[in-house]
Amino acid sequence: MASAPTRKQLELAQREELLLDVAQKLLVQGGYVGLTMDRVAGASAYSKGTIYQHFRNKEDLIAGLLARFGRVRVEYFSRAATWSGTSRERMSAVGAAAEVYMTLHPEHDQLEKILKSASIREKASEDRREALSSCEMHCFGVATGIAREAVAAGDLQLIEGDTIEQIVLGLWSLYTGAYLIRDLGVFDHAPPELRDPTKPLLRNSQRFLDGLGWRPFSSEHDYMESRMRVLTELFPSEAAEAGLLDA
Amino acid sequence: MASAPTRKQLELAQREELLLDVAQKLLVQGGYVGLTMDRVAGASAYSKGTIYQHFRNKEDLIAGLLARFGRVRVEYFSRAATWSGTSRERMSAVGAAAEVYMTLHPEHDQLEKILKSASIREKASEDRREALSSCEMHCFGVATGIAREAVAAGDLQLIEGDTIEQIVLGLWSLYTGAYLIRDLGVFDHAPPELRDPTKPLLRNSQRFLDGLGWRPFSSEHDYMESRMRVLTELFPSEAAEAGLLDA
DNA sequence: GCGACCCTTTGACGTTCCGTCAAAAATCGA
DNA sequence: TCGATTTTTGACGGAACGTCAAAGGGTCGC
Repeated sequence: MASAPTRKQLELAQREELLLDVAQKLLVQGGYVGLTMDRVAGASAYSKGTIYQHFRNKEDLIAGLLARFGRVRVEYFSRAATWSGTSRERMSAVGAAAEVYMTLHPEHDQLEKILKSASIREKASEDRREALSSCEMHCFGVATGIAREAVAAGDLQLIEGDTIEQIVLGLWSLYTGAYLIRDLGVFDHAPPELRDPTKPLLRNSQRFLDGLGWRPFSSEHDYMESRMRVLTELFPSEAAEAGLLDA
Repeated sequence: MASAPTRKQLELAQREELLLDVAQKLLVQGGYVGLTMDRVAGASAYSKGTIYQHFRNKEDLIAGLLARFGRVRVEYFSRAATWSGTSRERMSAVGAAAEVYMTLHPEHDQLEKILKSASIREKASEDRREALSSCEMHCFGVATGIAREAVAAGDLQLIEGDTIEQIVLGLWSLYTGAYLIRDLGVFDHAPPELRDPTKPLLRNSQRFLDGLGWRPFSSEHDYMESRMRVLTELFPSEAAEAGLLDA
């Protein structure tokens, strides 16, 4: 079954990509409101009925979009994991990957929120939920792997009661929260330091790692410089496109 | 104008509260999908037209709900600010307030995400956007005030390049992110340590404050115990209702 | 007590969008 | 070439948002 993908199946997969392309464009243009099944049908060469053969419903379509984004993120994180250096530098590389990803694909967060608010997880197909979850866990796994290495290498001594997962969850929260605030525009009318909550993200995550006692401390190593090297060497085109190399 | 609220105006305000009550109940029962204008009309004693005299559209109604929740949070944060102790204990009190609030009113985050995904900020009325923003800024102000005190008292020495706002933003992200993850149910099928990302929240925020060099360090003071005292003394009924006193 | 005027409330209606399904078209096999 | 099977289509039902002309209720002068 899985061994020989028929020409038929290839065509189907190709069409699904095309439909996702159209949906993504509509989403970028008009947000959630601008993304309607009729419009996807109109903007593609297919009719609504055909679209419903690929996606069980609108939520499933959105889950499909999100899954595709998720695969991109997995690729970024995997690339970051190849970075060599101290464990803390490697973790910072993952942070840089997250930064690139979130800057380049702000739709990810947008979609994730839509997914939740429209209680999509219940309506999307099982396969797609699985795919979503798997991407998420893979990315999380990259980070926990590095943290585990750090403990093994003695760079990081867990304080009584702390766990690897808890620590990674902290970093995850830090990043997720910052980008959530950015997307919600909570502080859009606030003083300029607050306007972009992602700017202090690197500094804050370094403070957090310092607090955990993860060596070498930020006073002993210039992680800002590490970040730049990761961006230019691992994500040259992506970082440039995201405008992360200027500042 | 603002001096003498007419009987008429009082009635209107009262009715608006009632409509919000109905809307909130519908939201809790059936999520965003379950909240429709027709249903609000049906479940209240008023017709749709009347509801549209209070709320410009559905987004405005949701913004109204969120604003009401926001006022509750302001009250919690203000109460937390009355706590006396070291600056870091006072900040932890705010953290406890956030914890109580988020546990007791998970709808807040849900609504905030809906607000964004449905691009509500553009459709809601100016007044209500103002109200929302003002609540948010007030809460943020409480936290920055305490951080400023800490610097003034010498408990916290800002590392070159760090700012008060950046630090508070870090804490804010940490909390927001954790509750976002909880609400999205990202790790629902993951190992149990990840299931509830809010459990390690206190530990993680303490590590972050340690990293900033905010004294007294978590190795010098039991902030877990501080938290319990804040919960039992400042938020006795709320914390009990939220089930935060058991664990 | 009564009628004229104004403000509020109502729910039917137009529109939009989701998801379905019978009919039409295309593909395949003999 | 022709009939069977699969795929595609878009018209349709249902549900929700937001509007608006008409009904309702209250106030004030006479």
